Amino acid sequence: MPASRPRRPGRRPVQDATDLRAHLLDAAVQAYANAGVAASTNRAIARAAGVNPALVNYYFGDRLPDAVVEERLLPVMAEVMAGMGEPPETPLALGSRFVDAVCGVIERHPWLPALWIREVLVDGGAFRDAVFSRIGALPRAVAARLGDAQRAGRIDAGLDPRLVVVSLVGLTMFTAASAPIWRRLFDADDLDIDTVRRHAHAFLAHGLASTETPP
Amino acid sequence: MPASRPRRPGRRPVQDATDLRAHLLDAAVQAYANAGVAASTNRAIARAAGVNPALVNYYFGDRLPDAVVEERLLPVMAEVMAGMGEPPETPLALGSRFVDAVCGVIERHPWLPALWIREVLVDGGAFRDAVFSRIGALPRAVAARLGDAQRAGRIDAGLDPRLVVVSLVGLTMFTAASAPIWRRLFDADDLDIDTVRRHAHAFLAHGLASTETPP
Amino acid sequence: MPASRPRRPGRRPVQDATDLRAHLLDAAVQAYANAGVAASTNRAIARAAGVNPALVNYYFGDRLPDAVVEERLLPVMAEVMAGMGEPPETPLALGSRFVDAVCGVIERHPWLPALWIREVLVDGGAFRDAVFSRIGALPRAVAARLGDAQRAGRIDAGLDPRLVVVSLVGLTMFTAASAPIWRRLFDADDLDIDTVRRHAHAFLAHGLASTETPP
Amino acid sequence: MPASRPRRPGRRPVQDATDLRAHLLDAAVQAYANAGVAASTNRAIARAAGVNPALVNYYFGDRLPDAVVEERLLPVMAEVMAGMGEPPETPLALGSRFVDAVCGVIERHPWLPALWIREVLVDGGAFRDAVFSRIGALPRAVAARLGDAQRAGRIDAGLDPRLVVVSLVGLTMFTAASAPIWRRLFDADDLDIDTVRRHAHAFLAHGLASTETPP
DNA sequence: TATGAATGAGTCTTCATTCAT
DNA sequence: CATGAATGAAGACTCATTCAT
Repeated sequence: MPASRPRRPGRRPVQDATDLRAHLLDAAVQAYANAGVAASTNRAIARAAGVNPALVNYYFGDRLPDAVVEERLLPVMAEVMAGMGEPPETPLALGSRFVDAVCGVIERHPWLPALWIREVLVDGGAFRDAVFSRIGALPRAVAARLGDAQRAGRIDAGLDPRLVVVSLVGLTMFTAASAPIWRRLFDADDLDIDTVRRHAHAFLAHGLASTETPP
Repeated sequence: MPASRPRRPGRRPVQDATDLRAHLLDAAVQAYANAGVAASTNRAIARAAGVNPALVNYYFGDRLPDAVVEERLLPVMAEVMAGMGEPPETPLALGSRFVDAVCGVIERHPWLPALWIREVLVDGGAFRDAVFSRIGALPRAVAARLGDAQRAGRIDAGLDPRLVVVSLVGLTMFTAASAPIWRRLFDADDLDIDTVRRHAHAFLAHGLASTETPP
Repeated sequence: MPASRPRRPGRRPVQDATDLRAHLLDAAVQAYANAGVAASTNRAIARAAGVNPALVNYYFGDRLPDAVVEERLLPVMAEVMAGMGEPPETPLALGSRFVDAVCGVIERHPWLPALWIREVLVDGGAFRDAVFSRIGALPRAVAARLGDAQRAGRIDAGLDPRLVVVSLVGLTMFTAASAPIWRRLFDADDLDIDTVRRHAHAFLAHGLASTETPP
Repeated sequence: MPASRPRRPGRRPVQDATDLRAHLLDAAVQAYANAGVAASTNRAIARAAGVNPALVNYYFGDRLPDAVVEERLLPVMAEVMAGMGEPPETPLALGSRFVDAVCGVIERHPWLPALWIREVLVDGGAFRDAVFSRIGALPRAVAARLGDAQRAGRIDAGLDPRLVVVSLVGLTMFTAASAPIWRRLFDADDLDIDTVRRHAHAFLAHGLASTETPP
């Protein structure tokens, strides 16, 4: 259905045309991390990026979430994989390595934990399906290795090797994702990623086991 | 009356007028847990409950999330508090008690973990502010007690007493909330709440420490 | 995605609630006949009907064209069928009966011709598929009967029985649909449906054959 | 440059800059004939032509329909005029000549009938006003001549000379424009322009008059 | 000449909300 | 108490159009 008559839109020069796409993705990632995918309208993202809402459509159509997954989330998870390097032998070393890899990535990409927990791990997350098939390898490998260790009697029989992986994610991603509310609850500004890492290492090493030397 | 539009799918008879409010809250809780608060419209909740959208407005206006917090979430968290009973002495026993209390509640209210993680703990959750001021006591008490234990040298110095609380939530709530995706990833139907509890106990007891007896 | 805050829409009482659906269909039929389906926005139809654009969606969703076909177009075509009654024997009488039936319906439903020509008969029309399967019987029956007559040597061998049907539609529907421009072209206010009927009868009877009596 | 959006399907090389305008007009004519003017966006036309949407604007602005009328429709109608030659004397010969002229043009420009019927003749057509003042001569002349013949008693008194013109258009343009649906309805691939012409001649000669020789 | 980038406007759709019943 | 009717607001999407290149 044809429209009316003369308008004059044209172009408001934005800093650098080549960066605009990345700029929009940044805004989207930020919005998704702050409020969740479902609560983030293209409009709000455009406003945050300082552009016209139609531009978001122009660049991404209805594929903005997919683009965020492909171009932001997965590359960052690849960093985690890379950070694992040659996986160490002992379960504790393996877990510690995982903690270091994840915490390092979180430090570089502070938006990651909230996005990962809400949109990937928790049931109903928007990125579930898109991500699922792409990063099964790492957790499966870690779980398998831990299973071997357990069968060899090297970790407690009560542990579930698969849930060890989950616990590792809990000690890092989940802790980082929920850090703001704990900071507020404990009135503690010092709950940064280094604290998280340190705590995770200690937790992996002993759990809550008593450190008192038995008589 | 619009005849050609899709009618709603045959109203489920709601037993009793007094139950209607509870029925709506049930539907809301379910929807919030499944898809998140932001993605759950009152309309969809009404449809799921088999009632007119106007009715949701009539009962709750725009305060449905608040009502869910007050009448569903907080009572359930009170169960957790009750489940803690008289807190035990040793850190390990304290943690284990927490695990049991939370897992028991999860068993009775399977919608809890997803809701709690997404809408309370993760940054940007819809229930954050409403819940924050009502729930501080327990974690603060546990953290304080663990702090004492640490100062007494009874748990590892590398642990952060506050993050121990977070880790406990991670071992229970977060694990349960993300269980579906792990079930899918590990192709494991057996990852139920009992597995979670058992694993958590073992993890608290030893972490990933080696169980090999030194020669 | 939730909205802002307090509005106050409610209801502007429209003449009679039961009539509203019919009122909207009337407006839609009129708009479709005037400007074509593709050029008729729900907005424009709502404006013409004096209601909110959202109401059109409330009643019809994206099925407004279908509703117009089912509830306006097809019933009217049923009138044509009824008007055919027991089909007469001779081709000329059959054609004349068709002309009368169609002209009678056009007289009662002046919007019909434009709609029928543009949206049903001309290639690319919006109602093509919806209508096609529903009214094949009449033209096929008429064509068959004319074919019989032709094989019996009762109409000219040069005629195409199928195109006779088309010609009948041309003499009635098409003529009525294009009447406005001919009225303007010939500056003739008298080109009404009666003129069309009379002319069609005469044309069927003799074509453009000379009426001069051969010596 | 938006990479994740669907790119247009590989630009067809346009032989020569001077041809581009004609190429665009071709695409426009085709789209207008296929779907109607109102349903044909400049964007879709550009896509079909394999060029950038801005180019259509560059060449035609919002005057593309006007250009189609001026540069395609009117020249083709001029061919019809030319095809009429020196108009014959008798009404039947005049009508037959018109049929031949129009059918010849249709054969060379298959897009013509749909466009002419929908956008010129049927009420609300997009080309109405643009064409109206440019095409009056021929029909008026034919009608006048037929009026003379009628006053001289050489055609049936029941005919309307003006509507004879309309009937001629109906026997040719309208029949051709609606041919696809009749082909489908009668499952007849043989309904081509020659069939139309032959039928029209026969219809002009006798109408549906009986060919049986009275005893 | 021709294009990609960018925008304002318009359409459709859905939603929360209100009113009369 | 509960519902259907009706609306304004907002979101997604598409379009015509303009500007710089």
